[in-house]
Amino acid sequence: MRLYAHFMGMPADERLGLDIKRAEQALIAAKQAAVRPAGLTVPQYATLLALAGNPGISGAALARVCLVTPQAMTVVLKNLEERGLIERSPHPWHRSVLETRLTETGRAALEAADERAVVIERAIAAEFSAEERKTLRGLLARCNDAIARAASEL
Amino acid sequence: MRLYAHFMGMPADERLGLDIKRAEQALIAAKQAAVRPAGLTVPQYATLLALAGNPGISGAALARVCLVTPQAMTVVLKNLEERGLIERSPHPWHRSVLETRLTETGRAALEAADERAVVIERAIAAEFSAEERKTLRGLLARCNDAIARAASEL
DNA sequence: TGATGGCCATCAAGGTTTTGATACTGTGCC
DNA sequence: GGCACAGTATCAAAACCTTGATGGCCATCA
Repeated sequence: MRLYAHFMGMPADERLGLDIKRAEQALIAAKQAAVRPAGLTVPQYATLLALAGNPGISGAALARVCLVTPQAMTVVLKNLEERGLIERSPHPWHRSVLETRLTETGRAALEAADERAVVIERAIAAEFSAEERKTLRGLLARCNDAIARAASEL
Repeated sequence: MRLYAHFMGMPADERLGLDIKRAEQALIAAKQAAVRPAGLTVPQYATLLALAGNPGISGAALARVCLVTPQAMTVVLKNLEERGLIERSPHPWHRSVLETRLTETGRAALEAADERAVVIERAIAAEFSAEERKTLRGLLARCNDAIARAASEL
């Protein structure tokens, strides 16, 4: 079956975006399967991972690190807090910011999840030589730049 | 600010998944900005594009083409139908399947959206030489394979 | 001191996605 | 004919994400 039509502006098999999307789709599906046994979703795992490296960070800053909106992060944090994986307390000086930290339970969940998630990352890394990894990262970075340029001139 | 900790199993700057995720994030953000003026979301745009190439396809088949679950596609189709961009009618033989087709309005919306979305794809294509495009697709495909292998052995 | 701007948190509404479960229909096999 | 199987559609619950809008807090500057 033909996936996409050619009547539109560009033939489907020349759209590199599809290749990137496919790779990311496979990646997120694999990670989901990896972190699920630890009782976490992918966004929750990403949040805990970022939190482990930045204790006491604010929700908005955490959102920037995880590349989501502050509102989206709020929901994730609320779920994590209800389950006791994180704890939030008002910042001593700036009362408007809530400091967020991992609990022991949260760190344990993160470690269980990361142990399995890292298998995926190792598999990707093992597929390529050091030279190829460098090439892939370089190409993806240029891709990023091109997209950003195009979007800003839209 | 350090994005991710190293206490976990693998340093963050060796995780190629992050590069892929970043590229896809930039891509989807750019496409969102592109199709928004046409009154479409990215999933809606993807659905209409697939529909243009496969008139009369069933909802479940459409879901497979767009790499989403049938349930997710149902919601998208319901929104599109309520706005008159598509129409669904029972299949003459198989009464359980609903044939879906673009309406004239839908085709117009798709063309308006694609005109802008294709700018992004062209920008990506223009960033690379033919050789580089081939390399990038090859690396992403191998990445895909590695992920699939790792996920199946999880 | 008072005003402006920036950062933070939050409410609200709409859209997308996932998992799980149910039901109907047509096909192929016994 | 009867039965299991595959494909399709759909309901329900939970989670995530987005845009838009609001209110509180702090620092800077006039």
